[in-house]
Amino acid sequence: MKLPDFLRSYVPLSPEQEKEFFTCFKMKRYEKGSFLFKQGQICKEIFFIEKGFARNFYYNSSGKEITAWFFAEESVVTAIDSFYYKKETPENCELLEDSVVYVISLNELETLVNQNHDFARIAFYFLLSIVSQANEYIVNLKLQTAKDKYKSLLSSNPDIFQRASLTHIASFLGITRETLSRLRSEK
Amino acid sequence: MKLPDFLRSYVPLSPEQEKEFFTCFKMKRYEKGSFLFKQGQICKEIFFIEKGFARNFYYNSSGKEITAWFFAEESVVTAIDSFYYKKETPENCELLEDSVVYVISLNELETLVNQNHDFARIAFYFLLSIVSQANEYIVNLKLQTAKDKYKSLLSSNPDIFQRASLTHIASFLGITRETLSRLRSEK
DNA sequence: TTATTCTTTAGACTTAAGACAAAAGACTCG
DNA sequence: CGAGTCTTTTGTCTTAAGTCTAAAGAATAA
Repeated sequence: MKLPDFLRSYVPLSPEQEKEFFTCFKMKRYEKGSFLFKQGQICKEIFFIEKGFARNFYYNSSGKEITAWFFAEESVVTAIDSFYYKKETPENCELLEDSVVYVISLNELETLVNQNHDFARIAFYFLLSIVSQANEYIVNLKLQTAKDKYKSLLSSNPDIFQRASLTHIASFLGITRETLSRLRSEK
Repeated sequence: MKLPDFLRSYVPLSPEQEKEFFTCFKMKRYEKGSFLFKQGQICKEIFFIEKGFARNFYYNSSGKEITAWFFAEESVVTAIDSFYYKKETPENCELLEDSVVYVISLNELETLVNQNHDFARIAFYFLLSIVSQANEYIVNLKLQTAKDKYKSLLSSNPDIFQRASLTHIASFLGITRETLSRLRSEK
């Protein structure tokens, strides 16, 4: 039942509103190795991870997997471009653990935003936090050396190192797995 | 009068609403070389560029200026972190041309979002577009070589090369000005 | 117009991190 | 359990892009 807490963290809600919003989502269980969406699809849903761990990845021009982002508990996942531009997404979302996920269709979400002011406020504040995060990630990508990147991820998200493979982590950091392996061994 | 068009591009508005929103903004003129905000301030305003050109930059650990983003006509500028976390911004926003800017305080903007559903909807769709842009920028930073980055900027935003110095463009692309200069000369 | 300052280009050298190859560990499943 | 498949580590070699320096061009101001 983390979803109501998540919504309330952005905007205070009455118990009725909370229930109203909560019932718009469907609970689903996914097995490790399954996908929330795959490249080529027009992503029509948005996912809230109640329990589990996921990663978004896409393929670069030489066919190598690049991890775009990791999602742990209390994260929201979707293919934002696919939603915004109504185009096929290049991203895949793979569950790295058995997971419990709350799902709402993007149509329903849009309807909620357009018809319910409080939900629109939640969406606004949530997107602000996403923009903040993206901003920080960009600064790190641009300024940090491979070693800096490794160290900051280790201190800000140590759990990722328990839950994802080094290959995935390396491409998330924008470095090769060999480089990551060397950084880890050099203390 | 580009601001009303900008707002209407996200959500259709009645003429009254349009006027209501428009009157919340104050028009200001800035000279080339002046700043919309500087590092260390808690940014309290959000800016819409009607006419002109700006860049956001910050200093890296060795004191070098890093351009974070350029803003041309019909762009919205603010220090998002400063607003979201109520903390001092590390960013500077410098006007590279004489500019006409519409300003609203972040408090007023937040009030509008919280009290007016249509404005909240505009803010939601606007932030979605920003997240999409950030996403694309991240993919480019991670995958592209210096040459690729130069070429894609040249084809997607040729105007930037007319309006900003190569030094600023280089740090925006995350490369040195020497590298950019070499890329330009090699055909 | 001529200083003065800032921007861009060019040359030589260095280096961080990528590519490629292969061995060593760890998992998975029939 | 052992064969096969991933994942991680290690070694060597390469390269894209950075650093440092200086000269050439532009822009700005006196």
